[in-house]
This record gives sequence, C-alpha cells and structure tokens, in this order.
Amino acid sequence: MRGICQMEESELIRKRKEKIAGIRAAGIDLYPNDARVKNTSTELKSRFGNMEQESLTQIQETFSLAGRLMAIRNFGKASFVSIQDRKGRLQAFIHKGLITEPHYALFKRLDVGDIVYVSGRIFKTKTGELTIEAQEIRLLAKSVHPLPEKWHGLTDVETRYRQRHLDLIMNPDVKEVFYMRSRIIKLIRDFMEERDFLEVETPMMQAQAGGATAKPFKTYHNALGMELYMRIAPELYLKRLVTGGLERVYEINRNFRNEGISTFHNPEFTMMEFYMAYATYEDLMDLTEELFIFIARNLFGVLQFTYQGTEIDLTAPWLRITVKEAIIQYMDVAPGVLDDQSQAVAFSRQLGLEVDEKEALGKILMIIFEEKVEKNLIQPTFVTQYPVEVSPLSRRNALNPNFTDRFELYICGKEIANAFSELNDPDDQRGRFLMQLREREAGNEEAHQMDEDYIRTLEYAMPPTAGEGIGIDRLVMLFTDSASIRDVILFPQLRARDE
RNA sequence: GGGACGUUAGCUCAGCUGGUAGAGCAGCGGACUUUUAAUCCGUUGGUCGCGGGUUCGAUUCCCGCACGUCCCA
Repeated sequence: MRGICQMEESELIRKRKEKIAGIRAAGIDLYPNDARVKNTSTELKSRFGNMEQESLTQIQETFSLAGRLMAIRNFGKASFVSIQDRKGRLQAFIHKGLITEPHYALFKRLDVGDIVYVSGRIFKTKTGELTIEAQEIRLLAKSVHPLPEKWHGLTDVETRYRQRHLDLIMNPDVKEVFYMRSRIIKLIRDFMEERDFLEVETPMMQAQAGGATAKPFKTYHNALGMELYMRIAPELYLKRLVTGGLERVYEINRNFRNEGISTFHNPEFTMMEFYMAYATYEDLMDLTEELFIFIARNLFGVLQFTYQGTEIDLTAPWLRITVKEAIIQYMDVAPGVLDDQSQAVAFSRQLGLEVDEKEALGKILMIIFEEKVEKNLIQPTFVTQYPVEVSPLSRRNALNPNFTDRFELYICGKEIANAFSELNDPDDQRGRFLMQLREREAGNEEAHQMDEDYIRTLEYAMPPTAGEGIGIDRLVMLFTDSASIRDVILFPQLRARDE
C-alpha cells in the first residue's frame, strides 16, 4: 500500500512530531482522560437547528461536544472548525477574544485529525449554521498522521479495508452501512423473539466440521492434544438442542469456510441458523417472507428497493418453483430429459458444461441449475425440491424420494438462504452419511463425514423439524445496496503484507 | 486457478512517440473578525510497488514477482 512503509520518514510526520514535542514542553497533557461530554452534534442540531438566532441568544446554557477535528477555517482572530462525533458534525467558532490566552495558544497548535473538546453557548452564524461558540477548547488526543484529503476523501479500496478506521473517519456512508447492519440484526432478533425462538451459542471449534459441505480450517488444541476444526455450520449442534426439547432455537454467529474469496465470499461470514420443531420447509417459506418484509418495512417503510440498479419487490407471495421446473423454464428442454441420467448428461454437454458420464442425475441437475439458471432469479424466488444427492441432511419428499423437502432463496441471482425439513430418521441419516463417505473416498474433500454421535442423538428421536440458514452478510448487502461483501464486513480478509 | 485493469507526494490524480516528474488539497511561512472544498501571496515535499532485461538513457518498452480491484472457474 502506498506510503505506509515510508511514513516514519515523511516530512509531514516529522513536523507533526516536532509540534507534539512543543505541546508537551508547554506542560499540556496530550492524552487527558477527564473530559465530560454532555452533548452530541445531531442532538444539538435537532434541538436548536430550527430556531432563529434571536431565540438562541436567550439560551444561557453551556453545551459541550467532543470529536475529531475535520476542518479548520482560519480568519485571523476568528476561526471556524468542524468537529465530527459518532453522530455527525457540528461547527465550532473560536475567537481570540472569547477564550483564554492559553486556550487560544493551544488552539493554534491543533491539527486536523486531533480529538478535541469544546464547550460554550450555541448560536447561528449569518449563513444560518448552528455553531458552538467556544468558551473552552481542549485537546483530548493528538493525531500524528495526517488525514486523507478533505474533498476526495479516501477512495483507495485497499487502504479502506486495511485501515478501516480511516475509512470510517473519512466516509460517512461507511458508518451508515454498519449502523444498518446492526439494526438489521437487531430486527432479526426481535422477529425471532416474537416467535418464541431462543438464541443460543454452539461450538465454533468442532472435532468434526459437519452440517454443510465445505472445506474447513484446521487448528490444534494443545492441552487436549487433538485436532479441531473451525465450524462450517452450527447445524448438527442446533438439532441436538431441538432433540433436547428446546424446540425453537436460533444462532447468529460466524462460520468459517476454507474457500476462495470474492465479492460474495469471505472466509469467515455471519450466518443465522434457526430450527423450528413441528414445522415444515413450507412453513419456513412463509416465515422467511414475513422476516424479510418485517426488515424492509422497518428500514424503508416499503417493500420495494433498489439493489445495484435493479428494483427488488418483496411483496408476498414470492415465486416458488422446483429445481427441475426452474431449469425447464429457463432452458427450453423437454421435461423427460431431466428424469433420465444419460439424456441429462447429453443435454448438459450440449450446454457446454463439463459433466462426468457417470455423474448422479441429481448432481447433473444442480450443475445445470447453478451454471445456467441461478443468475436469472432476480426477484425473490424459492427454489424447492433439491436432489437427495446434494442434500445429505434433508428429509426426502414423500412423493418422490429422490428429492428432498428443501428450498434455497434466491434474490438478484444470489443464494441468500437455504432451508429444509430436517431428516430425523437415524437409519436414513446413516445411509446418507455412508453415501457421503463414498464421495469422500472418491476424492470429494467437501463431502460430509460420518457422525456417529449425531446419529445417536437422532436415535433418541428428534421431533419433526424444519431449519434454515440465512447469510447475514448477503442480506445486509441487499438492504444496503452494497456491491461487495467487503463493504458489509468491517475487517474483510486480505492477504498479509510484508512490513 | 485463468483473464483484464491498476500501483506516481500524506490524500485525489495528470504525466503523449523513452531524455532523471506535475497539479489540487494537506503541510510550512505570511495576510485576513461569520467561513463552510473559505480566499489571497509565497513555499517544502518523490527509491514513480519490488526485482531483472533492452537502451547512451526507463515512471514510460519487455519479462518476472508482490499487493489490490473487477470478471470468469
């Protein structure tokens, strides 16, 4: 990254350090901790922003504000400074005649980027801007490094991600995204609590990385002398809790998958998973619609919003379509082709897809779906009836046991949620794990492992249950119109840099 | 993993067919009592991502590497 290695030698830094030495020599604490801040920028603006200057002169009260000095506009004896706190910005007026000599001397030594405190009465300038008239100004923390340019700000994406503090200081929209993220997660919690779900936490470090098909990160516990895996999903633990009688549980937490990084993938990402006893995957489609609508209503007040230039409409009911129907709709293929393994191989090869001649029919369907269909699903769409081969933990459909009672939710061509009626027959579950083991032996590193402990849990009888996982980062991307997952994760994974 | 593009002052960016680098902002000095990208005058600041090669000479052309962005897998 530009500059960072030479920062020690930069002239700007040298000058700044000399200035700091001077302030120190004058006996001023560079990092005091005794300021008591009474007000915030937006609070003062909402209280006094609409009042006229004549009314403000009647107010004798003294207000105080602290934050980062973002601009200094100097006019000889008078100066205007812009102070940014967590809520926004407020201007302060510093006049040589209105503050003590030592305070003014200190003010002249301050730099943009410093953390300061001002207190004084409130007034409006002749341009109508609400301003604190400083009776006191203090330095609360001295900045050594200069801030990026005031007008263009910080745009270099690498610096924005590696030095997120700078991004947050310079780009108010970034702060807004993370306020939104927090609000969305709170709304989800409210929604789940309203429906009597219990929030729980299950292990991040697992002896076996189960509950999904993905490559895990491996770690080692010294005292136990055992290898552990960072979880790829909480699923099997949450279903143990349902078996234990908790019946409605959810967890919002991190999953870790040892895979590539893209605008939609970060190796650690946040997932909400929830399980609801005595419900089916169809119930969860209704619940998912309700949840998204609840969030949109609270955020926007309406169910229509724009994601990257595309108008999204969350008005229920959303389209519900099976995997096979979706392929037929978008690929113009005779239905029979998708029921016959060899015809399906031929068809996918026609489409230019690389498919092994002996590949299971269900896998072929998914390859076609993922390659050719997925990207077309712009408005919210539940894709249902996934092949049993790719759904080792899902309940079989009663009418067609080669498919499962499962759905994935697509919006803007991206998978946002994955849900199914849970497989609670321990014998069938064992058979599915054995099928996965064969795949693992055939070289599929992502295939699920045998989990005898989980099967034993099922043998105690898990109630009929439906469960779902919702990718929180992708959800936040959607609602904040963010193009990259890195824009909704404060510290996205980047390659380490040599210092 | 493959492809395209990028990396020049603290920040945002110019830099043409190769001749040892410019602007704006920031900084520093000065003027200024209501500005808000303040203004005006003056001025400092660069291992042109790193390493090779071609050349009398490379920020510029070629190769490799690093990091990043986007697209594809």
